Amino acid sequence: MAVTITDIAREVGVSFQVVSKVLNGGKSGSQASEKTAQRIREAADRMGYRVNTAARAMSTGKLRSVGLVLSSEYSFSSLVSGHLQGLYGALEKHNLQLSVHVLPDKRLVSDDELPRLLREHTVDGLLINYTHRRPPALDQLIDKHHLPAVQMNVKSASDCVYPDDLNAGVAATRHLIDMGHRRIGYLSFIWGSTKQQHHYSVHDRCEGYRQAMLAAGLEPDVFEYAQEALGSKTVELAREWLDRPDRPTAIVTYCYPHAVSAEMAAISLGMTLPDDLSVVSFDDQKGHQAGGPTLTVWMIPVRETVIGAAEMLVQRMKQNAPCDSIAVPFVCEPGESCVPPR
Amino acid sequence: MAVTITDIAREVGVSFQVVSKVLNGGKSGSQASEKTAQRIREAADRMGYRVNTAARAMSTGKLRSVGLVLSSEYSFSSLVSGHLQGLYGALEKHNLQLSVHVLPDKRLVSDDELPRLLREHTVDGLLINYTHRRPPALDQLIDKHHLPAVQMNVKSASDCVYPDDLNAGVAATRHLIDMGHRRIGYLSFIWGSTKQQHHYSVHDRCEGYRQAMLAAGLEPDVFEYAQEALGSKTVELAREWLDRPDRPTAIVTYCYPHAVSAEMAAISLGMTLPDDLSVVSFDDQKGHQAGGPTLTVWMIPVRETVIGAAEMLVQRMKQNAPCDSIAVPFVCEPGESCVPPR
DNA sequence: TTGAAAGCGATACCAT
DNA sequence: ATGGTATCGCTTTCAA
Repeated sequence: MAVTITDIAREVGVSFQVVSKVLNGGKSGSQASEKTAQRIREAADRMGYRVNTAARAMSTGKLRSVGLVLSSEYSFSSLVSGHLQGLYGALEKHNLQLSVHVLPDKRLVSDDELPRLLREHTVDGLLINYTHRRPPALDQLIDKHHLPAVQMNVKSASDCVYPDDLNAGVAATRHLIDMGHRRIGYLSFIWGSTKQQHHYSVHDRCEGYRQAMLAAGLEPDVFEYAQEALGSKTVELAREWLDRPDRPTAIVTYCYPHAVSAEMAAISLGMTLPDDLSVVSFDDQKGHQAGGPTLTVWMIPVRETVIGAAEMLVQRMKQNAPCDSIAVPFVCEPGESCVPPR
Repeated sequence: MAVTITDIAREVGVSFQVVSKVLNGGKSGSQASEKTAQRIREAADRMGYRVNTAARAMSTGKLRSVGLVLSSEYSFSSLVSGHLQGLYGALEKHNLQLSVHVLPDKRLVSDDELPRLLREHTVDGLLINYTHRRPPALDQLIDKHHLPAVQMNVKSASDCVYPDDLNAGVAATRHLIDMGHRRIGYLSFIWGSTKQQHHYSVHDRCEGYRQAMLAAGLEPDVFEYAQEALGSKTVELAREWLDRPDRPTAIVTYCYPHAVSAEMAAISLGMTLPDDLSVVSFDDQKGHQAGGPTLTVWMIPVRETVIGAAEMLVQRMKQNAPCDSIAVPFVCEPGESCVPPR
């Protein structure tokens, strides 16, 4: 049914090899006489020829396709899927297709009904977006078949691209210091108890805060509350933390909801925002408000991370050696939640 | 490098054909002795065999892959990408891969640098998400190559799956009628001027409203304001519409932002919500508020539309005949913005 | 510049 | 139950 190079060859009256070279032989030197090439291109166009990627893949050994592996549970996945356009564009430059695979954790246990991605050879490389409970079958696949893979939003020494939460923590804190604040707190509510299973950002944002404080000769004032279920107790907890004479004049919070809790606590203590309490945080959106002033946030560079991962994967697919990981910088999105201390 | 059925055949001491049947020949009747099959499966597992999809595709003529075509400009695309998981699941049942293609309009003009999707034969079918300015090259592709394709969120007679805006309009209006309202208005601000280029929902929601009103023997009261740039004049316009003695006691609005405008206008007229004005609308999110009560909305069935399109495409790929289009029903998400008239 | 031939890894038909 | 042979569409190498 579909038009093949043989069809075109017959039509034009040359061998199919010549057609192949003219239409798909990307090499610079034109391999056929310009006249022949013209006729071949014309015929191909008229007959509606499209390369059969399967056949080409068999010859070349390259599928020219990479898989995007999303977790069905972790929320960064939805962030990534919001940036398909950027990802598609980055891959398209290298003539790579993008196939999406949303792997539910449970499916990977029973060896019987593995998803096709693991069962068949369908991609040349993998962009992985699993931070928690990464399916072991994935690792096996990568090891066993030497499948090039790059992880997004995971912090290891090699083959990772991740938001630079450490320096974002430093920058956010320094911003407050530069404004003149001295008593600066760090607020974070953490789901779950074991430190181990947390996303690296939980540690890094706080660590960045610590480093900035110590570098400025200031004393860190960290309120990290970990509990299985926090519910709506966060405001109450924040209130207890803030209810003292030497309370901070400014705080860094792990994320936007924590900033909201702190602001509500502050208001309930009779404080005025932002005069009595400056607040900064980290988020993937700007313009957040919580009844108080627009929040100053450092933006999680999701798009840059995703595209950076795509580019690293392209490189990984050329050279067979691991790539050094890349930390992608945050950018500050100023709001009105920060003012110098009184 | 990769393990092939020939490798396994050599290892086990049988011909590669037997291996092919045992590993990939899905037919029910076991084609080989159970003992041989066991040894083959064991070897395949141990050696890490994965089918080469390119080779299989060449033999079978089927890529087992469908393309999701997203517009880089129209916003329904981002809704769709939020439902990749559902789409992936629906396709996986039929052993189909999902490749994503975000086509920017301008790229499709120059014939030279066509995206791979159009230049090469890489998918068995297409899920199309273009409501405006659908690239002509796409249609040519579909016609010329008889590529099965289903459109999402477009209302034509065949091969479409779309949210049932007409009946949603009816349902929303009837909801107000059933509550006892008699003077019910319809509010819609429309970007752009020409009726032609609007999404079908602009017409259908209003038409549904009309039908419900007429069926109940009530007089439609439609305020449709079309203008190139509306800016923040919407509140003012809504206010003018509502500022009269016989104003509606309830309104249906085209979308959430229009409901907000109406509510703000109502408040500025000294009205109380929802007592003086019940409001219903349509949205893809629930729980929306606009300073007033939580909005009662009919939810755009994005997920169901996307999955329905996937299933229609599967069918389309079997039989070569067009499928009757499917209108997917909205579901009501009750808020507190509707009360019986005073 | 052109073409003949081999090979990629699977499927399928048809003997044995 | 097993295996021989042909075939899919293309790339690649090598010879003419």
